[in-house]
This record gives sequence, C-alpha cells and structure tokens, in this order.
Amino acid sequence: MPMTVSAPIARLVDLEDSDQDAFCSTIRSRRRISARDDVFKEGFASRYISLILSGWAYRYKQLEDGRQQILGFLLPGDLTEASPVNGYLLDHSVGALTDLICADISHEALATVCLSRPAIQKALAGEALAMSSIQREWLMSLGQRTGTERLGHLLCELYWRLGRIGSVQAETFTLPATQGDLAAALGLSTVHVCRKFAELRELGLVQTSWKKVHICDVAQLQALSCFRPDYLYFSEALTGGHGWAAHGPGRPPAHEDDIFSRSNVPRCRRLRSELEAADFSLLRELGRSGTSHCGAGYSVPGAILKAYCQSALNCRMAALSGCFGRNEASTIKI
Amino acid sequence: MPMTVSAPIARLVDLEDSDQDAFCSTIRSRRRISARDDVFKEGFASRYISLILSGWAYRYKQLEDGRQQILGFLLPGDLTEASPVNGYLLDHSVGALTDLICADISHEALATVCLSRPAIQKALAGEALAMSSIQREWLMSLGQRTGTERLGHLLCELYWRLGRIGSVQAETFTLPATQGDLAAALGLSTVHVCRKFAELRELGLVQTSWKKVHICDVAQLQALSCFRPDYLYFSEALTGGHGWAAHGPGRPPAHEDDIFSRSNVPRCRRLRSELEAADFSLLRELGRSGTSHCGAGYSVPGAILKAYCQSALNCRMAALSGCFGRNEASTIKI
DNA sequence: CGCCCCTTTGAACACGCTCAATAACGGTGG
DNA sequence: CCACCGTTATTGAGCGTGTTCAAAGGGGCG
Repeated sequence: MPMTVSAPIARLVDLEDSDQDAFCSTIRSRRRISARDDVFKEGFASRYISLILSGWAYRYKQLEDGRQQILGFLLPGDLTEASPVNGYLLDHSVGALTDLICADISHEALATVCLSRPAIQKALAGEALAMSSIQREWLMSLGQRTGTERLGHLLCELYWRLGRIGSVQAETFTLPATQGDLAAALGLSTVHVCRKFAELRELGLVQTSWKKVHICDVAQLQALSCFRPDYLYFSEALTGGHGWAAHGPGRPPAHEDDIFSRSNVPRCRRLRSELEAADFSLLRELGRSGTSHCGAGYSVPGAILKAYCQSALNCRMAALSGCFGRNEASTIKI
Repeated sequence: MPMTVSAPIARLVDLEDSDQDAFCSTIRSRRRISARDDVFKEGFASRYISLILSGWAYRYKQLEDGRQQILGFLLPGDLTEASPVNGYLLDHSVGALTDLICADISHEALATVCLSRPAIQKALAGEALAMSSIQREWLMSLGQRTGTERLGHLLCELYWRLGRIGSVQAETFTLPATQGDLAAALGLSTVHVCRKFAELRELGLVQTSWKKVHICDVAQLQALSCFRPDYLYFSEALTGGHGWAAHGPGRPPAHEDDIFSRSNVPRCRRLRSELEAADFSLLRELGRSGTSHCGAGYSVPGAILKAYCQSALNCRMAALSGCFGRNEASTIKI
C-alpha cells in the first residue's frame, strides 16, 4: 500500500514491514475533511476507526449551553480509537482543526488482522494506553496546574509528540490551533491564554509568530510546567533521551504534504514585522540588499538565511525558520 | 469459584455462567488492603490487574510539589486496568479509599482466556471504553463546569454507578470519601467543596449525614449538573430507564461484607443529632419510648423505623435509613 | 476522657473571567 | 496594488469564583 499511509503508522508503532502491510490492508478508504468539519459526531454509532494521515484533529465534547471542552489533539499518525469495538455510541466528537486527510479502517477488518498479527494487537493496546495516559495528564493539568503551567505543559506535550513524527525543526513547530482552541483545551478563557502566552514569552521560554511556536528553553519550560515525558510512552523518553537530541538529526525531515504548507508560504509583511534594526544589519551581511516587491527590503538566499536561523545565535529569528518554504535554493525576499 | 468473586463481575459485564467461571479461573490470589494504602504505585511495572471485590479505591497522580489529583473512583466490581498488557510502567497510582479486598489477575492468564472467550474480550473492551468515557466526562467537568456543577455531577455519577451494583437504597448511598478527597477529585479546595455541599443542601437537592448522601431530587440534580447518564454505557441508561426505578426493586440488595459495615453501626449521638422535635413525636408513634444506654431516648423496632424512613415521607430521615444495621429485626435505640 | 481528623464558618486575597476596544493578519474583490 | 472584511491576537478595567489562612466545633476511636 501507499507510502503515505505506512509512514505515519510506522512512526507511531514499531511494526515490521509485513505487519505494516497487514495494517494497511485494513484501510477501506480515505477521506479529505475541511477544517472545522467533524470527523465523527457524538451520539452516532462507531462504524470505523480513522487514522490521521495529515493535519490536526481534536476530540471534543459540548454541553447543552454551548460550553465546549477539547479533550485532546490528534496528530498525523494518530488513531481516533484504539480498540476495534463495533457499533457502540460515541461519547464525544472529533473535529478537524485543519484540513485533513484520514484513512478509514473498518472494525471487522482490524479485529481480524489483530487475531493473526499479535504485533498489531499489541501496538493498538499500546496506543490505547498512551491515549488514556495523556487524558489522565490533562486531568492533572485541569485539576491542579495553574494557567501558566497548563499552557507550558500542553506546549511540551505537543513538542514531544510532534518531535516524534519529525515535525519539529530547530525547536520550532507549527501550531494550527487558535488561542480560542487552546483555551477550550486548557479550561481557560481566550483572553487568559493570550496573557499566559505573553508571560511565557517574557520569561524567555517560548517565542511565537504566525502559528509557529519556538521553544527557547525546553528544560526550563518542562520544569516550570511540571512536565515529565514518561507518560507519553515513547521509548526515547524512557531511555533518558532529552528533548530534540533524542529525535533530531537521525530522522528524515517531516513530509509536509498537507495544508500546513499553506502557512509556510513566506509573507513579506509577516517576516518584516518580526525583525528589528539589528536583524536588518545582519541580513545585509548575509545577502544583498535591494528592493523587493514588498517595498524596500532584502533578498537573501533561502539556504543561507535558513542556516543562519538554525544556528540559533539569534533566538528570535530561529522562530522564523519554519516560515520559509521547503525549497532552500530559492531566494527569500524580506 | 467463590460467589463473592463472581457477584461483582457479573453485575459489570453481562457474561454467561461459563464465561464467568473462565474469568474467575484467572484469579491468582486475593489481597486485603488497608484504607489509604496503595494498591498500585506509579512508576512500577504492571504485573497484574486487580478486581475490586469490596470497598472503594481511587486512581491518583501526584506532582513533585505534593499537589494531588484524583483521576477516578473504583467501586466494587471495577478493574484497575482493562487491557491485559504486561510490563509497562504505570503512569498513575491506585490507592485504597477504604479497607478493601481485591482479586489479582495475571495478564497472561487473562490474555489466554480472552483468546478462547470472545465474550470476555468484548467485556474487557467495553470496560475500557466506559473507563475512558468517564475520564473524558471528568475532563469536561474540570474544564467547563462550575464548582456546584462539578460536585453535583460527581454525585450523579456515583449514584448511577452504585445503583448499578445495588448499593443505593432509598436514593441514599454511602460516600466514604472525605471532602478533601472530593476536592482532590474535583480540582477544588476542601473549603470550597464544603460550601458547595451546603449550597446543594440549601437547594434541597441532597442531604448529607455521616458519610451518607441522600439525593432528594435526582432529575433536578442532573439538570443542574448537566448530567446525562449515557456516557456510563449502562444499558439501563440507554433504554431510557431513569434513576432508581431502573435498578431498584428487581435486584438483590448489596452484599455489604466490607468495611462499610463499620460505619453502619448506629451511633446514638449521631442519630439523635439528626432528628428534630417533630421526628421524636413520630418516633413515639412508631415504637415505644424509653431510656436507652445512650441517655433518654426511644427504642424502635428496626424494621418499622426502616420502613418509615424508606417511605420517604420524611426526606431528611430517609437519609438516615442507611445508618441502620442489616438486621432489621433488631431494635434500634435512639 | 482526650486526641485527631473532618467539617464548617469567616475574612482577605488572587487567579482567572467578562466586557469592550483596538490592533494585526490573511483573504478577497476591485 | 489597495481597500475592505472577518478572524485572531492583544490590552485594559472591573468583577466573581474559588483560594488561603485561621479558628472553632463535631464526631469517632483508642
């Protein structure tokens, strides 16, 4: 079966090729879902399990009066459910945070494969364990952690989970969730999430720009949030790996074939607003100054700028590195 | 295998006799655990699953600085885990809220039985589903519900779950958790739980006395708490049964062979403090007044008093009905 | 009888919320 | 290239829910 399917699941569960093939054979069809549409709706009977191939989704529940709680985020490679039980009524909905592509797996096919492939059965049980564990950690957050800790903890969780699937570069990742979404997840108001983001920024722990989050000091952010990666059940975490180092260089870069690429298009205005006078003098050294179509600015070879950003000499600019297109050879105009 | 084992599991999962026997054959040993001791400790490898035979337990997690969050309550008939995955490190602890008796089940034996008994496999999957669903509902509570709603919702959850196993009589159940425990579960302070209990009492929705909770108006309490029993995955709930009526008369009374019986010993002082002048005149009609060993008081045949209380003519006294010993023939001295 | 745990109550305070206004940004159509 | 629109982010002020600290009372249990 197609590469694009086996890639996400391979990252998640360490299956052999033959098991991966068996798993992929259970896929019935693929769906493309628009951002903010529902993948599954509460109250409906569960008819199949979906594997997220690209994009983000979120589990949520709603009260009659409209209050909404996000119960967890689903990243590429995640399953909407981890046990092939057919027909029960869903107690929560799953919505698409971004446009997304997912593969639908019938319960029956998966159950059958589980019988002949104990490795898959075990992988699913492990998935269920991890999902459940993350839910418990969220309970811990909502019940005991302060606003700052909650936000920091969520960022750490996403940092690790995204790192696992190769979607963190230079300590920076894309966060398609709005502050309103984060508020619904953290049990806070939108305004408060904004303030807590500002606090983390002032502490020098994170930097944000246009749906990108840069973690300046992972260790310190984790300490502040009482975050310990054990509960995610990553082998890297258990063997003492720490942060980026554990999933960095060795892995292939993320295969961004989803809608994220849309927000990767560099926008002149956005980039320029992030830069200060000091940065422009540095840029002048890197490239050749000139006048771009965005007005007065600088044309810098993408590869050079990217290398410069990733050197992390300038922390704030590193946060921008994710904004550049994948084609490093092209010239970036700023 | 012994009745005392099959009874709780039979209530939980609707298994045939032969399946129940198979399930019971997986039980390795029984343990007796003192209140506030741990059944399982976070960080240790999972070596077996425990079935609670009597008493209450609770899942919890702790932060380094001591903050503690209760993640859920385990009632008689509940399993500490619902998937026979061996050897992973536990991400949370399970503590004994009361003295408790539990049966230990080895992962291997259970996994083997699951292969030959699909009904058991399915029952376990259903258990996992229900546990997970309750966790999600708790996330909803902690994230979105106000203090009053949270407390009300928890009481409703316990009312239904206890009713399912026959531990609710006359809309009244034993609640061994202290207000401090409830606070740790609801993400509130002990003081606030106390105040919210007072609020529910003033609203005439519940009544409390010595570890007993009486729900005066289930429907109204559920409405106040945005509680809908669907998520518990009880067939009674799904078929439209409502409250006590669904699990009442037909079922055998709870077999209270646990430490709850300790708090069932009627204490003169306690009972008398709950009564008012009007009650004493009623008591005089029911029994014969006299002088008990607790000072001036009344001797009332237990059966008569119990019947009186259960008639629910006097709501407040109904709350006391659970305080009487099981031997209805004996005379209660008040 | 005395100790200790649990509950209850009061007062001051803080975290987080609501309301409201403004700014920033992306997308769209002219 | 620009103006406009809807969404998202930011900031301020006032307020309310829930917290902390402290003290007193009730009840079980040794």
